[in-house]
Amino acid sequence: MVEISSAPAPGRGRPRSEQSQLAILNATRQILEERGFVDLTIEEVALRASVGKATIYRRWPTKGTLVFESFMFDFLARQPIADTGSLRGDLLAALRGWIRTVKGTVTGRTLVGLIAEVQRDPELAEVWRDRFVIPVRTQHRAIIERAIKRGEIPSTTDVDITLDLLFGAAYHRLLQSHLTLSDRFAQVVVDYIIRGLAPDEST
Amino acid sequence: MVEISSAPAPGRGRPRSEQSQLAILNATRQILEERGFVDLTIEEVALRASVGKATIYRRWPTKGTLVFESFMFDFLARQPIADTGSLRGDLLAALRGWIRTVKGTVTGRTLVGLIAEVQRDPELAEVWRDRFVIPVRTQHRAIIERAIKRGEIPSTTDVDITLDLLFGAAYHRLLQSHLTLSDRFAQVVVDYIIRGLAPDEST
Amino acid sequence: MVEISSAPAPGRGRPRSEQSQLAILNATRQILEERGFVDLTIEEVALRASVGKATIYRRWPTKGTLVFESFMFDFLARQPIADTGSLRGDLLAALRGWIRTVKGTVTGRTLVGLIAEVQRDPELAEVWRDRFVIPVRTQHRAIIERAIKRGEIPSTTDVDITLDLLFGAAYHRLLQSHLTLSDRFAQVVVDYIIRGLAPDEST
Amino acid sequence: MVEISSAPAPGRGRPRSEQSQLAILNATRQILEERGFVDLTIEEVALRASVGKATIYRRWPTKGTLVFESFMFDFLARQPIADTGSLRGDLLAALRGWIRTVKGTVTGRTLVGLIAEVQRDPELAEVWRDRFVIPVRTQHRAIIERAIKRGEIPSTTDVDITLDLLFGAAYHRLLQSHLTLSDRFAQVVVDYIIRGLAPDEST
DNA sequence: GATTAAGCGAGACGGTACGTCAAGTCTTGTT
DNA sequence: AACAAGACTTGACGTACCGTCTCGCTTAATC
Repeated sequence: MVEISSAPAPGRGRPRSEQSQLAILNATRQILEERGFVDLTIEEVALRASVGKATIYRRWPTKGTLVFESFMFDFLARQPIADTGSLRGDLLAALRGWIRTVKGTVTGRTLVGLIAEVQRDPELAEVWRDRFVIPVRTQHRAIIERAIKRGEIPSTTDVDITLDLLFGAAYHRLLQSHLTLSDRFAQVVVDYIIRGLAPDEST
Repeated sequence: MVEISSAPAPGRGRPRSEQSQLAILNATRQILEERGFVDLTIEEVALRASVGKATIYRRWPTKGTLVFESFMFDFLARQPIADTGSLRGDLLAALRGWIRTVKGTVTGRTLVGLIAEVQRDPELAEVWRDRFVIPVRTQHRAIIERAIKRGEIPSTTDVDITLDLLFGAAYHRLLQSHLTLSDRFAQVVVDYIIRGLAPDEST
Repeated sequence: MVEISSAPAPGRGRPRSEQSQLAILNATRQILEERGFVDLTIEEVALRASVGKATIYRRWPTKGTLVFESFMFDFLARQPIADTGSLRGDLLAALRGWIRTVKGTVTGRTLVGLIAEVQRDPELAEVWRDRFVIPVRTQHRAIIERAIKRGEIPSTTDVDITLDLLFGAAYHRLLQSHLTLSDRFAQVVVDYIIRGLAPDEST
Repeated sequence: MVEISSAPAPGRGRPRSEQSQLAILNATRQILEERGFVDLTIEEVALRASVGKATIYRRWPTKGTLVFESFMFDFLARQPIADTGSLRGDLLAALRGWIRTVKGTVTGRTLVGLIAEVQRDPELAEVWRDRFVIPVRTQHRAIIERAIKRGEIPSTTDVDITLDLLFGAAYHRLLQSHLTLSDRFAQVVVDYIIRGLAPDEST
């Protein structure tokens, strides 16, 4: 569980109710499912969770951070780290896993909503980078680095751009929805990357 | 100029004031510059343009469509179509042109705001696809198709995925802002694509 | 028909359309029936009458004057002047006629609406006094004066106060609707007035 | 003070601010004085009282009910109950008191505005009857009933019609403003009533 | 027969206020 | 202290009509 809630008081006074915490997150998940990110209001979360609005604000400064926490749990649970032994296998597994998590799911719709929100709220953007982009990227980076270690690809490979190509294309289709995230898409993209990776293979 | 304003009646009644139209778009551009998409309100546009709110709503159903129209003018004006003779040259010109248009500019910030808005407003999403994504993509598609005609790349090339890789990576950096849109980025990406494009180079 | 419409031009130019005039008054009457004075808007009258708003404003400066004209026709048509030969008979006829015109009728509801409007619009108030209050009062005054001529009541009778008592009580019940305008009410009021009128009967 | 504000919750939640309540009523009174009922807007009351519009709407559903509460305080404060010992004295005191309260005063203009509003808003009409018409009438009814007890007038007297005559005439002049509410008017009206009351004087 | 002037239906115009909604904060009494 | 409840101020929303103003088009009376 990714913790965003601002640090609770040290010891004095009544401790924060874990029951409220759960009620809030459950209500959030429920509303996300029924209405989506845009139409979720703190007011309704409070109502459904039978919780005062202040109790929510005490933990999460904005709707974005609240939803982010709810999202992270679901997202991470669905992103198994595969080690297939080959770069192609690992990349394909990663991309396919991402597509499975995202395509036609509440998690996917929430991801889209969060990315939109991140553009509107600089504070959320920071959380987003620190707790989502960087950690997930670190995982994916490991795939490439393993391939370098295995000698599959040159050590001069630009890891960042490789990942931007792989997931950039995927996020592009998710956000512009001009074309679907088919499995063929995943395969062709990965093949493209693999080929593009080896500039001096024949040399 | 891309026209979104809901179609006015053919000849009957008082015609829509072109002066108001311009005043509204100018006010919009001004506020976008000063405050950005998120903090732009229809109310202020109306105030600055010395126009009734209804006059705005009569033409554009939402803030999104209004900003879109203002954005399109600026964006298209900055996207010159280059024909350098080589695929590499054309792709690089296109990507560099996009980066120049977008990096550190009001147009870029507005683009980000619009992409966010598109995720929240399904009606805007439609306009967005029909008037932005598809037209721009058609232009870029021409680059690839020229290369095919020239015999530079195989005719079996998947044009869509090629473009998704190229611009997907770029939009990814724009929206996640985890890394900058440097010129080196443009070069490496294009090289990647070029290499990836030619599966049967040796054949 | 009471004419309020501001005087039309003498001869030059296209004459005002009598058809439009009628269409407007009909639409007005219809809406008064369906929705009542408060919810009648010039906009809807124009729409229903298939007439430009300006065509209405050219004739009647306000909603009040328009409705007033429509009202007057109906009201006057239902106020027959009775001459029964006795003061009691005449007063009773007048009061009963008024109650019949007003109780549970569109005309009555419109009268109420107009009296309300008169309190809000000083210009309408003037029209109201000149074209409704004074003419109607003149008619009623004649009843009293006939009785004086017949020697039924002293010539020192305060006609105004007599009428204010008679109709004041009636309007009071109409506007406060605390009690109904029954026929018994009419009889008792008239009897009261008749008795009150003769201070020096025995002298 | 007549309370109209929709009933607040018993003890839970933050209690309604008495300070806001007073600020709203003061602003209302001020605007009534400066501009009158018609030109009073909730928007301006909110502005002057430094209060959100919602805070007003939470207490009073309409402009009518708000003004009503402000009016009642002033009106009741100026309606002293006199007991002069004679019916004539009591009626004259009541009528003169009413005229004094109403003639040329803000309270009078507000009363007129409210009566007009009552004709336009059925919900206000209910409040009006329950909190103004009936209570005031009950007071006046007491005058007549005292006279009956004293044996001054027969016990068969129709109290309602008596009051409708007395105040009906007065409201009539107030609303039609065809004639002034002079003191002579008050005297003649009362005399009329007194005479009319005693049908069997000679018996 | 051409010109002129006003009226016509339609509907856009700049305004104003509406009543609502949700934001994030604050104030109760209670735990 | 944190809690549920709910009031607080703020600010924008999108709507509805107001009364005025163009449009292009009749429809007479005047030249």
